[in-house]
Amino acid sequence: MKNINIKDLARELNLSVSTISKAFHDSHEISEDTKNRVLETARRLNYVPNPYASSLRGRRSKNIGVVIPEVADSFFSLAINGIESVAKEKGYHVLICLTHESFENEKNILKEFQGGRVDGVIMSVSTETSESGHILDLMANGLPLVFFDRVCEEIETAKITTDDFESGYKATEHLIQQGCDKIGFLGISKCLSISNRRFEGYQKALNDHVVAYDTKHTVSCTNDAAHNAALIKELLQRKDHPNGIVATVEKLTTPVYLACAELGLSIPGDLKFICFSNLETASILNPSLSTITQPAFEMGQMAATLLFKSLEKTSFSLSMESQVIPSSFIKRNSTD
Amino acid sequence: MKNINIKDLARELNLSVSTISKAFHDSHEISEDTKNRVLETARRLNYVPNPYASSLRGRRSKNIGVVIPEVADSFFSLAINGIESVAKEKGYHVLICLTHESFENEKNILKEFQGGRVDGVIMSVSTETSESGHILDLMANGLPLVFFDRVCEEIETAKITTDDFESGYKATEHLIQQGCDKIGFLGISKCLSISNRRFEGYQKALNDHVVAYDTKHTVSCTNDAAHNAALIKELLQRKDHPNGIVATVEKLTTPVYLACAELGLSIPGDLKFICFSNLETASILNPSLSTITQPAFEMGQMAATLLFKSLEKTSFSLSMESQVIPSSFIKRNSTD
DNA sequence: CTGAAAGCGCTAACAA
DNA sequence: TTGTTAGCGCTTTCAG
Repeated sequence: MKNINIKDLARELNLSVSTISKAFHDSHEISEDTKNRVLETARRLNYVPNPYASSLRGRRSKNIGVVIPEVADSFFSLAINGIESVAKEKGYHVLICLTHESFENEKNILKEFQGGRVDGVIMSVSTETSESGHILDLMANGLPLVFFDRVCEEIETAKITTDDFESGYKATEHLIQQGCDKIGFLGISKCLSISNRRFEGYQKALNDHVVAYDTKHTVSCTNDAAHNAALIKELLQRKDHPNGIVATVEKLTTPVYLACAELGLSIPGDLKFICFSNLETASILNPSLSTITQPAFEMGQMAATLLFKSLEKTSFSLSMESQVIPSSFIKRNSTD
Repeated sequence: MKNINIKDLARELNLSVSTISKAFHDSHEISEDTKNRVLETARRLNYVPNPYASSLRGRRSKNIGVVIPEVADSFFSLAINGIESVAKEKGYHVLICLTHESFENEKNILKEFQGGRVDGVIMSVSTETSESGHILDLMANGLPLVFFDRVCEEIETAKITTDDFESGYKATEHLIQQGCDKIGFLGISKCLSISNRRFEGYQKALNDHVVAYDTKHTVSCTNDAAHNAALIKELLQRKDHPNGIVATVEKLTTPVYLACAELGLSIPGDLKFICFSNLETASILNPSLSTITQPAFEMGQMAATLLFKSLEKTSFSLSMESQVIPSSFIKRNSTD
């Protein structure tokens, strides 16, 4: 019932606690024989060291914090898997904290982290995040931080992103090549780097190909699904609705498909649609969905790898390590 | 840079550490005036209490562990949101640990938890989990545990499940009513309660409606996606392949659709398909997918609520609190 | 090779 | 109302 601690173990073995501790850390100061006895008895008594006591003493929590907007999202859940795969190898735990796209939540989480709960942070900012004081505070406290996907551009640290501008460009160009001349853009939040870069790529493509840009075809979506659905429906209901759409995030897929169904618009007949997405079901949608797909797992891995490098040697400067990884464009039937 | 601690704060304010501590916990022993001064200075100096020191001293980590097979799954990610929503309210953190369906991982995670990292555990067992010694060890250590969805039936504690038998029955009966007479079943792991209950429902429905049961139409899927795809393809390639399929988990959807596409089978023409699934995209698949959908968010909420009840008063007996919540059957085009 | 003891940051019983 | 102090379980000098 009561948790057995290092002292109990020491008493049981007639050894001192320091010997136990060293044996557990495989110190060279301890004889093989004693090590074995310790390990054996530990197993028998079911002794597990208290991680908080170690943290307190050693000033390392062996935890990294992962701050993301949402977990019910293919991109983020795959990224978590990537992060976790390297954390596990390093003997670290991953504390996943969800902002649910709220700046308030994000601030509170980072604040809490400054108490020493984690040794480093990997994060993707919320849609509401337009200033970065809370992040600077965290870093000023000595906590290394790596951004992935949704970064704060003005902060000097490692950023793992994809080629958002190019992908936005490519997606738009593809629609143009497929014959669209009224192309809409579904963004999320004007503060968000990824949304803005993708938008710039979109605009550049329109410009390069001399396709008209219509402000009314740009929709800024929010965190409110019902609201987004209404906005999308409204856009597609207009007399001169777009005949092509680029959407910046996975969660906009279903509302677009449903709005089309409701309004009797056919994809790709009346509307060609391409979405930034890691949905596994993209290929079996009706119609199958053309996507820009990010290497989510790998991004998580890279972010974690960098974070651990900086954890391992403080001389390592994260600010020199940003990486831009290409996304892949996958043509399917929604843009035929 | 250096983290400021309670002692620094005390020195700054010319107060004792205990006064600070009490002020922070809004103790009635401290004057309003002092409280304000403390809080004010804490904010100014950016003081955040070290949670590990509190844990160590107070023997409560204020963390709960969530052990699940996978996070890249709609059901589990929604459940996490449910759990998190109540944990947050209680001032607790959620430590999400992934087994990736490995028994070995599951054992290691639970073992680690016994060091005091968490105050309680919410879990859904892996497909490989056929014995429960590791779970009993955990509970013997005084840690309350609540199962959700994938339970160990032999363990006496709260279990939040859905009506798996009835859902399996209903899904199968629906296929029969739609004219299927050769119905296949895609399970996962023979050790898993949910898979087995759903299978029993399936068998009972076949029996009640005098439809033949063919062992060769039951496939036991694994954690290896490529292998599953091969098994499914093989099943559908047979001369007397099933004309209806019940699948027990979300991740089997894509392989079934792709196998049909590859083999030139039409859904629902040649094969009617229904799946246990929380996929948001179910309604926009080609064809839209009939599902048994579990109340994932609510299940997470309930599991967490029960866990906190037992954390709040030890007299509370989890073993009396199991709940079976109905899933919903949603008819769509894949079983027309 | 092993042990004694200080102390990580905090809480809470007890004193003042 | 505020202060003193003894630990929580562990690591880590430093001594033996």
